[in-house]
Amino acid sequence: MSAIDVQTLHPFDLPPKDAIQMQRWLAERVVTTGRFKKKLKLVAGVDCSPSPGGVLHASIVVCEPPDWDVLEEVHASATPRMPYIPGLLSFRELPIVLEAMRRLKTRPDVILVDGQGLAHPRRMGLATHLGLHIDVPTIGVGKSRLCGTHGEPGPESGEWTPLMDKGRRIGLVVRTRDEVKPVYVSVGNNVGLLPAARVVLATCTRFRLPNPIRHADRMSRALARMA
DNA sequence: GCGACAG
DNA sequence: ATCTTGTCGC
Repeated sequence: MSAIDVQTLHPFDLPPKDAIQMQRWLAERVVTTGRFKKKLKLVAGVDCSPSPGGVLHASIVVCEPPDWDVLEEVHASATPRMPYIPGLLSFRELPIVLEAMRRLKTRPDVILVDGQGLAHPRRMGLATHLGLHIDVPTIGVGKSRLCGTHGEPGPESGEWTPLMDKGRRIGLVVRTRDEVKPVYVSVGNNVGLLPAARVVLATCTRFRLPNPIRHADRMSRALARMA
């Protein structure tokens, strides 16, 4: 199943019951393996922010080492066709994220998404759904838990504990800096879980969240404030 | 039936 | 996502 096939054949504005069935169908197409043989050159971050009027603003930034500062940024804004429903976030945000993706000139090695990947009740978080539409590996980085259970990871940067759901390991709860609240890392598409966690840790140079996501968050928030 | 619930 | 006060630490 190619990325092109997936994007040609489904709409995003579906009744919840149909959206859930679509997720089950999509989940069978996910690839949960892959790693980076060469040193990473470009890592992108994605985030969306709502403006008071209800318009959603998506920002994608491409960052480069060693400090993971911004090399390129693109944006897209639109009124979402779906409300926010826990578990159906991607149907609301993905159309706008994909519009921003089309404006990207550079080609990142991997994309970090603000939200879950496989750490989702049907294994179809925003990062995974996005990953099925593009040829770039995606990783989910959630600031809070959607589903699954876990213990408390050790207090230091780099320590982690598995996120379990229905007997399966769906992600890792990762401490990205000393003494900060951990983040929820999960596979989006076309990458393994441990390589994913390594990318997240490598791009957290100073703060809890990876630089690409922090920059995307800052940019989308700024757009939302101006509108 | 009840609670939980990414952004 | 946003709203909101105080508190702690650099």
